[in-house]
Amino acid sequence: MTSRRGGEPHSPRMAADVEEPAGEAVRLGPLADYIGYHLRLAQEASFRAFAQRVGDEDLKPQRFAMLTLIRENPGLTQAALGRASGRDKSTVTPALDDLERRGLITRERTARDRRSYAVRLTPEGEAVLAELTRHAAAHDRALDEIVGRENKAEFLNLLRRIAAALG
Amino acid sequence: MTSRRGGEPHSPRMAADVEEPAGEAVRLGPLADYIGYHLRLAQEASFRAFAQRVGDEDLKPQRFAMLTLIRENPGLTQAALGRASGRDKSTVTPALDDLERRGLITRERTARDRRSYAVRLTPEGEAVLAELTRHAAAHDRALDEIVGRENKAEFLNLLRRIAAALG
DNA sequence: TATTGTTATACTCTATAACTATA
DNA sequence: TATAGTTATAGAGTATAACAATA
Repeated sequence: MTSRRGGEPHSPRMAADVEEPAGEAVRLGPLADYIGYHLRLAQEASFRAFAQRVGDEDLKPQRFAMLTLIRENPGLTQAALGRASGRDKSTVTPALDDLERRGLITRERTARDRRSYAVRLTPEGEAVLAELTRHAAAHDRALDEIVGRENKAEFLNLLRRIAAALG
Repeated sequence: MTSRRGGEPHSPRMAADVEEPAGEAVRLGPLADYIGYHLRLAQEASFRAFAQRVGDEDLKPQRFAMLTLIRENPGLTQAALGRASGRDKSTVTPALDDLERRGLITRERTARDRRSYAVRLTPEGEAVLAELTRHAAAHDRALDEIVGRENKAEFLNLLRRIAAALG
């Protein structure tokens, strides 16, 4: 047990209720000006909004990205997919297992390197991705609205620069 | 079993090696212009760089943010901390268990609402957070460099707008 | 020797639901 | 009835290491 509580608190001392912070106004301190912190908040908000729009049922942004990478690069290997999405091959395997089980992708042995598989979308995968892409496009139009058309290009560039410089 | 592979592939067909995508140049398709996609890539890159800088040992960005919120709002309750960091109370509990086990925070019953705890940093918590803040500041200076001083204010504002509009 | 993919395993983060105790 | 906090539990996502097949 690392912490025991529930019946009796670990510390019997009572706090004076003097320094209780006001209602919901929480101070952020240095966090308020950190790019990294706001990057996380924005990403989380975007993630949740995407999930909500798609219906939350199944396909998360990462799966959507994988499907898109497969459609755009038909026949790519799992290793290449892992590198492109920044995931280890052992992470790619169960993700593709899931997509294959749903009938959205196929894996075929390649003739020229028999260690690897060529990954492709099935017709159903194409259809599901097309529908998903409509949701994603709507989601990103909402983001465009928030950011402002005139700011989008530079905003995207800064995000790309961060990923490139720290990746 | 949802997928059986390893010895023999599920499909005996061989792919022609014609459409194999070139080397490492993977096409992104519509992803290339999605704000949501690049938000995720930038956030992941920032996260990894932060972890690397701190030493990867222990404190992740989310823990760092919690410690900072506690320092900036001494005596706040776990529920308030959860709301401020966008996490359920059942997520806050084990996180604070961990921080308490490490001697970085204390939980004291409040006098005016005996259901809740007032959370505060210990002197060691203050010291650890101070050190962590140095790393975080260095990390964010690196981000500032990437983004450019002249762009930072607007960049931060756009991130804040996204979090506010979609949160 | 190195790489592709799978498996076993483990760890972290997250939430929902049920519970106790307070309010 | 509602809220603060804990616990049990479950699910998703991730990685490391070891392995078989192939290069």
